[in-house]
Amino acid sequence: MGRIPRRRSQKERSAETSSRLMAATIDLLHDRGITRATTPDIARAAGVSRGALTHHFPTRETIITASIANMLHLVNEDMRRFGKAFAESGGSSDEIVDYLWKVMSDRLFYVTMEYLPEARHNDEFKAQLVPVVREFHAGLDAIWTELAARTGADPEHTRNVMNATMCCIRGMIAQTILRQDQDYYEGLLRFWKEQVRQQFPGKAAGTAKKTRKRTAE
Amino acid sequence: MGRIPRRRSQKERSAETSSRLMAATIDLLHDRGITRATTPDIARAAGVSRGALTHHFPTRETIITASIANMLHLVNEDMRRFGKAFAESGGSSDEIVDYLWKVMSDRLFYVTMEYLPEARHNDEFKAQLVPVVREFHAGLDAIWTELAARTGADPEHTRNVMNATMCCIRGMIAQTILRQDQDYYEGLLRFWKEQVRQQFPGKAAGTAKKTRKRTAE
DNA sequence: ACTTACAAACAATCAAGCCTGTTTTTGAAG
DNA sequence: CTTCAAAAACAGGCTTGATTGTTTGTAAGT
Repeated sequence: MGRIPRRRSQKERSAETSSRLMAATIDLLHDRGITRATTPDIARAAGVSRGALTHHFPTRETIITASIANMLHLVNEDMRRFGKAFAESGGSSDEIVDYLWKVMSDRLFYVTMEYLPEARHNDEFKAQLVPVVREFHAGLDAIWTELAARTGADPEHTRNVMNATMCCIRGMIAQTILRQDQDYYEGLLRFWKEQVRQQFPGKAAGTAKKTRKRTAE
Repeated sequence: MGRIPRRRSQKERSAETSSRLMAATIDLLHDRGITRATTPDIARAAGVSRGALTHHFPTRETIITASIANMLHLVNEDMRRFGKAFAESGGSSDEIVDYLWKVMSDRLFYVTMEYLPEARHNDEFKAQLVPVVREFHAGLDAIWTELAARTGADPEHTRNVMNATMCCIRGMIAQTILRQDQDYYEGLLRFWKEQVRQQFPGKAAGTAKKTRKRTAE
């Protein structure tokens, strides 16, 4: 029989609805793009009414910025976990590149490309995102710094290498939209790993006999 | 008194109007973004009526794709010219990086970021752009190949270095939208030039005593 | 009872495509 | 060289459709 769903507190209801709305927003941002992610669509995707949406997020911009902030927080946590695990297990730098590629190309940067143009033309929207992104980048920097400390590499040099890696991956992902060329990306990524490996002369070279792929798929 | 403007042929009128419309389209794509670049705005910016626009370009997509194709052709020509001049004068690889950064960050990649997301969600739009972009990339590849031939470097290696450079620049420009941090970009660019220089061991190292900044600003 | 969460209808806005006129150019006949 | 009808270039209004923010009404929790 239909069990009567336990009486939930307001906080629980509110938090769950918000979460579902934000998740649906990111899904739509990724799947249909920011212009097609309309408030009726978001509400429908989240399985709630548009009224519920407007109750939690008064304007469309509000829910989008909240969703982005939420997404970046989650990604940052995941990255921190990876960084910690990596430092402890002490793998090859290839694994870092593979991990970053995976995380970035699995929605993150596609979603980013949806809102960046809007941020460029909408000052209010931009103002809300700048601190969020700043925190994200600060989180990254902390991970790179810790990585440098663990591997004994120069911190600034490590930051440069990792930031360049991130930028390179961003540029590649941008290209994937209009350039379907698996060989191109694989070749470039292989080349890049080689470069990164040479930047961590001390330890990485030894551990990496090949590329023990575990994270990549 | 008002001189009667010389009687122009249909071809002249048509070509000029089209050009103005396409130029206005790119301007608006850059200045206000693809969603805000409405057909009334484009017509107004070009100084023609909306009727004229619909006469030359039946749909909004048509004028946008045409404008992008036109822009990429112009950029490709400019790059070819630079490549030729560079090969003849034989400068440092730093100059290549500076040039690419300048070209890409002077509207080109910002405009690109406007239409990439749309292409990701609009198959028809994408289908029209794929060949255009393919040609653009082919043009780039030709330039890299010629560069390798002139400097005596390995062609594939050169392509990898230059493609990585392009991707890195793309990623950096994407960041510029939400991360205002001149030092960060300058530092990263300096680091990158260093890397590139090391990839052209034969000639570049000599010419570049320091970094003769001329193009960057 | 009172506040919070949710539902759904409403009004104003605005862009895209279509369609109907008007002007300019063409080219061919007289 | 002039005339004139057809075609191309251009101007601007109209309709439809979709979206956002607002508002009013209802149910669930405190």
